[in-house]
Amino acid sequence: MNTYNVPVVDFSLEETLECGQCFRWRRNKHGGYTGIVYDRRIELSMDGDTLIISGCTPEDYDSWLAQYLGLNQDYGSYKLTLSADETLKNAIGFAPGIRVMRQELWETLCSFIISQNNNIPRISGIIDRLCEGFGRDCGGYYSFPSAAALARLTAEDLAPLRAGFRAGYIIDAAQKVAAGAIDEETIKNAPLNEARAVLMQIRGVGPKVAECTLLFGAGRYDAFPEDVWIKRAMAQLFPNGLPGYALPIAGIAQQYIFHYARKSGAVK
DNA sequence: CGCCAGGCTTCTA
DNA sequence: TAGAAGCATGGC
Repeated sequence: MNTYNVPVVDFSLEETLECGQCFRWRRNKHGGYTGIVYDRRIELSMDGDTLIISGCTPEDYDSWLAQYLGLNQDYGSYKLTLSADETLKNAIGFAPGIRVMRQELWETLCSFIISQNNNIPRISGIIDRLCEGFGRDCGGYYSFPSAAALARLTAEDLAPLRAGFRAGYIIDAAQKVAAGAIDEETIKNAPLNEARAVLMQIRGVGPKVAECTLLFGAGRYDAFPEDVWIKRAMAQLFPNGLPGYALPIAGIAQQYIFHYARKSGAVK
């Protein structure tokens, strides 16, 4: 398989792909990662500050993979802004290679519906079974099934996923998305509360799933998912909320805080 | 066995 | 309109 190199900064594969924002990347024995993006199987590894890519062309990197990995964004600038606050600076220093990804909207929505009241290994397992059972065979691996494909099914059809009560939520989401009831333009560009309200028409989508979808699947850096970890971290580290200058990129701050809260031991 | 997991819906007062 | 129970499944 052909590979090519891209110089990168402010980027770590492990910190980006294993910080809970995506569920279809697996570490291989050499420290690289394999994942499915759209209908492609991509392999990534790092050598110093060089990202080594196979599975798509340099043109593909420019047109979609860089955006997918968040590598089209200027994190030097984001970090400089956020580091004006000492606590944020510490959180960034703990995992300076995190980038907020930009995944497909439908996949992100569906994945975070599955994530509710669940743990990451089981979320990944359910998504694997969803893709293998209902996605398109791309030659030994499977794409994420389209909303239209799932909209034709019932919750009982999804029983092999063992997704529990979430199966009905997946079907409701698929039917609404396939019917065009979830307006992408509003999600991407309307004020945050309007964008959130569109997604929350779906059964099983509350504030947390909506914000994750906006942040990881729609490039809405102003979205700020609040799960149990973030609530705990905010109460302890930012009792008065984030500083105002951080709010337009609150979602980026959120990823640093989330990772810091879970992994550093500084947040009880 | 009981508790918990990147919550949400439904029921209750 | 707030607060708690119930929800499927699986790991510990």
